[in-house]
Amino acid sequence: MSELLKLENQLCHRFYTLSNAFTRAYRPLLKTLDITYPQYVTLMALWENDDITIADLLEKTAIDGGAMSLILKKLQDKDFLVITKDNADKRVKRVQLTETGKKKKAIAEDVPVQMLCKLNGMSVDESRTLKALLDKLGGCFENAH
Amino acid sequence: MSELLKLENQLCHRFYTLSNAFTRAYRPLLKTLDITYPQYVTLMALWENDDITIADLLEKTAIDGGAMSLILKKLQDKDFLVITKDNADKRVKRVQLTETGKKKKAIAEDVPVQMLCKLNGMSVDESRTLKALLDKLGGCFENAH
DNA sequence: AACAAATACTTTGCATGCAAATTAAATTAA
DNA sequence: TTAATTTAATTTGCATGCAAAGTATTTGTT
Repeated sequence: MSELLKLENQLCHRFYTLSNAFTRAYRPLLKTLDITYPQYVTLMALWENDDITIADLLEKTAIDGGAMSLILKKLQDKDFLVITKDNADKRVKRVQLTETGKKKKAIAEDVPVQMLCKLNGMSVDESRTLKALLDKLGGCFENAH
Repeated sequence: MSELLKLENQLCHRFYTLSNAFTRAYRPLLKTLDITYPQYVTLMALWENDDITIADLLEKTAIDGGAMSLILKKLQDKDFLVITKDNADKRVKRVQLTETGKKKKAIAEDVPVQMLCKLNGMSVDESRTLKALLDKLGGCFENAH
């Protein structure tokens, strides 16, 4: 039996499983805000830096461009943000939070708190070590997009 | 600025990014076999334990049931496996590799080897530590499905 | 200035992930 | 045994992820 093909030895499958688990775990927490996980990621990026271009948003969130188009439309429909054309360069669009979108941040503050509760099995130290290893692993995939 | 809502502080976003990166990295490696990443996961499970029920496959792969139905149909169309009804319990279906499906394992052996090459930035030790932390994190989400 | 190449986005087609509804069959309960 | 419940899968509707094609604009070249 080739050990290399065993599912339990795959790093990738752990990421597959955990990424899906996170998305599922966030769903009930985001229900109050009526948004999905990728929409939440988009908003987090905007709460950090408002009025940025879609390209900036793609860079920061690592969300697919095609998907981002739809995500922004939905967030605009929900009155979280508005999309405006840049006059200097008409190819560019800028994304800006609405007053409603800005206010929602206060509600969202509670989301990471609740998520941390779910992860109370992990110590702060383990969490820090994990993040460092994940970032290192991420480095292996640079330029690969 | 609430640190808790910063994107770079999110564990979840690292998993989101890395899980997608893995899927993208596998794509060219799986092109020879003409399968997607979830299809590869399904086959890995079968190469380990052939002739198992769909429920077993769902348990082992953590793939969504609805998605699995389609994945198995596609793998059957590609002649990797066949789906048969269990006579003892007519609700149950069993999945069995075809001779072709069994032979493909030899080709697949090369996939994890190539993936490890891409991840050469990680030492064996770091990889082991990472897996342990990932498994511990996975424990936080048990029963959450 | 006119044309080619690069940019910033959007659209399209296909493959999931997920919750919820549905179907068929086996179990359990009354 | 008949009815209610549980179980195994499939189907459905919606939201991405991704590659590739298409648009509109700009920039670079000659």
